[in-house]
Amino acid sequence: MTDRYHHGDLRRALIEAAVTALGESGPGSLSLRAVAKRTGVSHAAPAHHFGDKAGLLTAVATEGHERFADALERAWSETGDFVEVGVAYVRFAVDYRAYFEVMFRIELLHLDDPDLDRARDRSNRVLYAGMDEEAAEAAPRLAAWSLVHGFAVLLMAGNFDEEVAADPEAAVREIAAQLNDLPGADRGDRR
Amino acid sequence: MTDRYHHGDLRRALIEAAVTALGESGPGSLSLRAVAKRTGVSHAAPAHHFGDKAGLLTAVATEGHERFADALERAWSETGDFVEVGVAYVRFAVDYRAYFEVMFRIELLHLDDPDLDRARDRSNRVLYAGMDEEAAEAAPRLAAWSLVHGFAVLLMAGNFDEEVAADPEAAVREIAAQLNDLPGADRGDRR
DNA sequence: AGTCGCTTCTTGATAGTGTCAAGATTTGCG
DNA sequence: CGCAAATCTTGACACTATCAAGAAGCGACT
Repeated sequence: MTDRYHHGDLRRALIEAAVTALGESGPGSLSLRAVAKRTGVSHAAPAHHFGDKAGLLTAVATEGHERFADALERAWSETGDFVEVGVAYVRFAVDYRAYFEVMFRIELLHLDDPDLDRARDRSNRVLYAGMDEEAAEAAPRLAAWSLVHGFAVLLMAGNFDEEVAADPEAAVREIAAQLNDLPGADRGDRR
Repeated sequence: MTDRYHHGDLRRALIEAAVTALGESGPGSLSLRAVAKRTGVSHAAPAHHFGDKAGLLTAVATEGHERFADALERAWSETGDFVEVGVAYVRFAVDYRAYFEVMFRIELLHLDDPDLDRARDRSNRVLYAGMDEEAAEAAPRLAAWSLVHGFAVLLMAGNFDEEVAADPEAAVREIAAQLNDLPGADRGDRR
């Protein structure tokens, strides 16, 4: 299964190798050749499946958005609390750092890829699942998204002190409480 | 002045060339050799002043944080409104994109550089200038910073619709209004 | 004046990168 | 069985960062 000429599911294997490599060193120093070697194929094998480096990262980002949407969806359906969706947002960034680092680095991706487009759309929709569609105008959505995304990004870039970094989820709940018209869960029952 | 062996102030010139190059193509595709050629020196000249690529980017990030702190400081002293500091935050990200893109990409920088450290410290302090030191616990600070940083990052990554992207400053003011205990300016006079 | 030391910059080489073209191998289908 | 298409390899090219060694200018001290 491993040393045949045809790999079987090389595409899958390359994506997984890329993800583990990303987890070790980040997207900046990811090398197609290293991913190929890790998978046991020649240096040009990835090009056939993904076209170029951005193509591989696009595939990773697509898979990332799918997992991301799953995680957010799960959080919402399990708790019904919009804040917990935000917590899941940050938890994903921490637990699936390799994916998260790629998903929002658009200069590394093929934005015209239809699969990526679909996946991004879904995770976008899922994020807002808990909000009353008509009532909430744009501002609360933007605020909530910005808040949680900014927190995740700053956290991963090491901008917070140890206390916050030690228990990010608790910190998210605290800062989420700073939003006055918390969208989603029926207003008024909060606090 | 230009074609002497000793350039005069090559360090300055290289930083400026790097900034304009960053503005054209982003930090991922920045090449030391291209910066050198742009400045009219040999391909290895930058190494002498900055050690390596990360050294050059560190210098750019340092200068960026200084300009950043200046901008935030100016906004605070001119308006006395904490929201306007947030607006200045986003405006800086848009107007000085080249700097901003580098400042928070720690994997590209030498975090042990003392100059960078000082500059980061200052822009950090200035950001919180408008907050009552003792009264405000950590949460409002984190919330405000996360909110505005997340907005800036998502904006630059093209995650917002045209309406928001067309007038980001107005959007920042809207989402800032979603924070309930807006820190800084004496409470109560807001709205 | 002269020469020594130091900073500044250049030249050359090395190892690594992404991408492209051409060929080899395997599979599936008629 | 045989052929076409998909899959992967090999080889090459241009480009990159980084390092070592040398050249060029500057300043200071005798």
